[in-house]
Amino acid sequence: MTKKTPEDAFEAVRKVFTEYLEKHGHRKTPERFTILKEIFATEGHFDIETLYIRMKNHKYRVSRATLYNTIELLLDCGLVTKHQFGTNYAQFEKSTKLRQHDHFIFNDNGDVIEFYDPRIEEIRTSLEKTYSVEVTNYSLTFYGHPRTKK
Amino acid sequence: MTKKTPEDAFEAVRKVFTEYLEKHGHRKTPERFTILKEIFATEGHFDIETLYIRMKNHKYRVSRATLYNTIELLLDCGLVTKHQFGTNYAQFEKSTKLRQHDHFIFNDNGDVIEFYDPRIEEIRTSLEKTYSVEVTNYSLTFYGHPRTKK
DNA sequence: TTAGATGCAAACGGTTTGCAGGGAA
DNA sequence: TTCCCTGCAAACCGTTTGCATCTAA
Repeated sequence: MTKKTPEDAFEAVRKVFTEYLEKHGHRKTPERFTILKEIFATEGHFDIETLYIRMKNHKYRVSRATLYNTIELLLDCGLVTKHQFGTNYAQFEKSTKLRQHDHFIFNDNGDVIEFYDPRIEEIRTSLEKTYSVEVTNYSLTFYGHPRTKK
Repeated sequence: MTKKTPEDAFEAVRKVFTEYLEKHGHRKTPERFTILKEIFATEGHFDIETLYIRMKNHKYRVSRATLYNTIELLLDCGLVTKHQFGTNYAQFEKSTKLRQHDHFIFNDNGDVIEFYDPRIEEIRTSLEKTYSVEVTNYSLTFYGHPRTKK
């Protein structure tokens, strides 16, 4: 068994997007794949403006409208996750489905810690049972600061 | 022991706000108390625009600027809670501190179920221990739809 | 008396929309 | 060739800011 290279991983992602586009009758434009690539080369969270600047710096000709449009598609096919950390602009994150996690945000500078606690699944399950609903997604975010020394 | 009337309850709230204003050297203007009263007469969630319209309908002369300003104070003294349910406008809710709860949002119409699961406190505690942080507040929201029948 | 609050309207900034031109199918 | 997609810029809309006026202290 051979180890997967990052290139292999991105190929898998590209394939997911391609199949999604085909299934929904959307065109496979070069812009869409360029944006996908740029996002998957990004670690951590980003917002549209940051992505726009980064692509401009990389000499890509792209418009914000296309970024919003494409992000919408990527959200729909589950390759990207959207967060609204209490600000009035959205932040996004590539979602590899490999590592489900939630967030702790530092109040002062917006830094992010990612964590995972399986008990969230228990809460989800009992919620679904109690109210006869089906959860499609959720958001758990803690806010705070470093523990102060006594 | 006599039962508390809603009026008593609001008096307690008014007192919290009054003391907060005094402590921080803010003026006790009639506008601020009118807004407080209007908010505590509101069930469920609301946004600034809705509150503004409601107060206009009640023939109050108030500006959006003052609403934003006052909400900020109410958030600071813990009488109101802010939510950002994935939309780009904020929603608020009076917080009585009597019933801590989280939310389930119906994807199609934005309806809200409030629930409480104590396991969230366990998650919070282990997060604080693991990362040496102190949680000041958090947001847990599930999104979904009614369970489909088989 | 005076510094903080208010109402109004303009500014701000992230997101959405309209439209002419371009390119995937 | 068709019509979906793109880039650009204007519009949109929730929120913030500037300023003249008012008022709680």
